[in-house]
Amino acid sequence: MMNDVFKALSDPTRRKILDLLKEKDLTAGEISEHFNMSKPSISQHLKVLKGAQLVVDEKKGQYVFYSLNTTVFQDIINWAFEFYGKGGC
Amino acid sequence: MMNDVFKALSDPTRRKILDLLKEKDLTAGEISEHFNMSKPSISQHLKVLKGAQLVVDEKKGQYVFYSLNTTVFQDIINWAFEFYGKGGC
DNA sequence: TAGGTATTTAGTTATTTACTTAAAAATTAA
DNA sequence: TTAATTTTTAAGTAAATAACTAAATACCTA
Repeated sequence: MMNDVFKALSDPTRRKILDLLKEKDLTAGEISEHFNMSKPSISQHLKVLKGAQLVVDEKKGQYVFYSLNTTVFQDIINWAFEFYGKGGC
Repeated sequence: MMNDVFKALSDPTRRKILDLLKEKDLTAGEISEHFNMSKPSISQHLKVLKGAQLVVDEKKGQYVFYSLNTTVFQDIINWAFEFYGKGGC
C-alpha cells in the first residue's frame, strides 16, 4: 500500500502531474499538454497514480477528469512523522 | 534532490532499513542480519539512502555506523503538506 | 449510422534496478 | 607480517520500468 505510493512518487513526471493537479482538476488530455511525451505514456502514469490512490478519476462524457486524493498525502505525512520526531505537531 | 529521496523510498528493503534505524543506530553488518540478502546488496541500499541524505554514516574502527538524518524527513512532510492542505499544522 | 475526439490497452524496446559472486580496501589483532 | 573481520566496489544478469507506435474503446455530434 505505502509501497505503491512511494513507487508512484519515485518518478518526476508523476510528481509534476501531482503539482499540476494542486492548482485545479484536469482532464487526461490537458495534463498531457504539459509534457513532451505521448498521451499513452501520460495515461500510464495516471494509472500508476490512481493505483496508489494519489489521484481519483471521474468520467464526464468523453473526458476523464483527474483530481488529487488528499488522504494519501496525510498518510505520507504520518509516515514521515514517525522518523522526524516521536509524535507531536 | 527530492527525486533522490523518493527514489530511495521506493524500495521496501530500504524503508525497512529506515525502520530499523528508528530504534537505534546500527552497523552495516547489524543491518544486514535483518535481511535474507547478501551484505553487498545491503551495502548498495545503504549507499542509495546515503545519497538521498536519509541516513548518515560514521566510521568507528572497522565498523561503519548508520543513523537517520531527520532533516530530510521534515522535507518530505513539507512536500506532502503542500498537497494535503494549504499550510497550517 | 458514420466520422471525429478523448482516452486507454497492447505489444515492443531501451534503460534502470536489484540482486548475485568475487575481489579489493581498511582495520584489528596474533 | 599474516590472518581474520567488516565493508565496499566491480562485474554480470534477470526483472522491472518508462517510453514509443498502433490499435481498441468510449463517447459525442452531424
